[in-house]
Amino acid sequence: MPKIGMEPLRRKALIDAAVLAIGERGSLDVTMSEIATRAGVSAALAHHYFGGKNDLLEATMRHILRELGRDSVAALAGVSDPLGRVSAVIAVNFAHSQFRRETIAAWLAFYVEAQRSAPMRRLLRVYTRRLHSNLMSGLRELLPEREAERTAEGIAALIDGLYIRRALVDGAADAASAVALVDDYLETRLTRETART
Amino acid sequence: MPKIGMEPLRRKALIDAAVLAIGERGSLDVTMSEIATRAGVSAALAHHYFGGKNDLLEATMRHILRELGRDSVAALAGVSDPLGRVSAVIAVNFAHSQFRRETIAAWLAFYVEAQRSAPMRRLLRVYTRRLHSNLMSGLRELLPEREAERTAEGIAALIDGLYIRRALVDGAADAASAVALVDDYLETRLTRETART
DNA sequence: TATTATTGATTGACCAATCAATCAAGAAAA
DNA sequence: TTTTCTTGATTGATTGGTCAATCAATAATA
Repeated sequence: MPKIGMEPLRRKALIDAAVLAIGERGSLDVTMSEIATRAGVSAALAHHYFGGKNDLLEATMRHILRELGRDSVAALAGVSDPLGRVSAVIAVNFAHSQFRRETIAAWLAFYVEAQRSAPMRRLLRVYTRRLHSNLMSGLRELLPEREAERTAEGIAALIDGLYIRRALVDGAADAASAVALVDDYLETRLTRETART
Repeated sequence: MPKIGMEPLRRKALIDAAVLAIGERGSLDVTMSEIATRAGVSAALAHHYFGGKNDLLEATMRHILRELGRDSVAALAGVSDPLGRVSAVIAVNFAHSQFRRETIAAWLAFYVEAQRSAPMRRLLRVYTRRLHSNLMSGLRELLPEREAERTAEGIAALIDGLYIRRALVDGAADAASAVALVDDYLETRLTRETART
């Protein structure tokens, strides 16, 4: 059976299985057996490739973040006008893929882990910085530095808050209205600034 | 040892102990023994009074929500001018008590549970509605209905988003700057509206 | 080519630890 | 005595992790 280079295949299968399991349980409270069985291998093999449960879960989180990163660069590619860039960033964070059960579960579990796990907190900071940077790439050309920073902070918070509310409280995730609200916020900040001159 | 009416005392002690344990673990992943020991009783007694682990945790969440409710009415009491009411609501949600380790842990665990537990989701909706209602109590007199609703939604999302960011990402929870940002949002919405007439 | 290491891949069986829940029985109060 | 209160002991189930052993393919050797 052992062909060549099983490792990358198995790692991917295990991470995919972990994402599925997390999405189903709604938290990181999943067993190695469940993940391994889902990936079609034994629990022992999961340990063999990842060392321990924590390492597997950490790799899984990293994988999810990487996906969001890919989506972000894709959304920004080719959009050169500043306002379009900001809108693109907002849209990506409310994209369909972000409202899958697994993604929501992973994000919430992510927050929980970040409280006590330094590596997870580092990962969370990566997301934060990237979002900020992406927003600033457009805002910098629309507002003075100080004002741009503040607007980026507001938009980022608005995104996080609306995401949780749409994902948990409101029924069907109404991404459109969320995007509209954030866009409205952006527009207001812009008009206020130009009116000030 | 058994005096009269031990039940309310034990319930309170157990809930308090649960809050502490949750705050320490950072999640609902706490054992009945740990909670019971902390409360100075046996694990069996915790089962006797609450039935099961789930019931105890649910009661604990309800208790935390009730605390925030009390703080809110206290903050609103006596404040009659509309703008002051809105500001008061904003301030309460960033009050010192909300940034205690236990409170943060409870809220995040709350979100996680709300994904799969209908009772928890109901509790979350209680919080949402109350916040909305409290905000509207001031906004209604400052803006036309539609605009007030929208502003309340924005403020609420901003509060939730900033709360998580201040609690998890940024270092020391900088409540002051968060309040300033939300207040700024409110002010902008108001001036925009009056300028429109 | 045939034979013999060598290595990566994989697993079943097992272990020690942990936990929620139950229960029978003891201690104290009414 | 009856009721309320309380616990220690126990159980049944689960879990993360370890380990020795197997299997398949490849490389080396004769």
